[in-house]
Amino acid sequence: MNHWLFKSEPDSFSIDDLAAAPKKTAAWDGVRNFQARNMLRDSIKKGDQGLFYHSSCAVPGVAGLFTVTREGYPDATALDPKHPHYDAGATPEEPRWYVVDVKLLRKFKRVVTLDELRSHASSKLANLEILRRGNRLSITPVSKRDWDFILSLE
DNA sequence: GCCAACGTTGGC
DNA sequence: GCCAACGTTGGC
Repeated sequence: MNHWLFKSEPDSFSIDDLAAAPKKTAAWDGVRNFQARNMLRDSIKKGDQGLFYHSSCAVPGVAGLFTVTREGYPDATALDPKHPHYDAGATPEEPRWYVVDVKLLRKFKRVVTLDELRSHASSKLANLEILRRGNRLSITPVSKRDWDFILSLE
């Protein structure tokens, strides 16, 4: 089983939105970056677990955990001309963009903030991608060691 | 709202 | 294939 970190702006989709979804499960749609797309399509497997990270908000940080319940399949929002994430370059034959389904495992009792993560950037979390300067990738792998450490911070 | 960082696009 | 222009991300 592998571990990941998924970023979302809580104004668009927060951990509470996932908690309120049917079966606490939702498709992680709207990813429009090829590197992240490749991970959704090829690398992320059923049973993998992820950190749900809130970005571009008052308190950026990890808000909880999810598990992957369905592996990569085409992102329907890219094929819907009325959808804000529509991409004219995507077709049913060549869908271009992919999603996985995620199910909420647990919302943290409190957000483990970016500040806290960063305070360990030169020691325990030296390899955590999200702490790398200028990192903008919305989906990144997390090592088991970093995963365990971040959970211990809650 | 600002701005650094970085991905994508398009002209050549 | 290069690279400048442009758009987006995301923290502050």
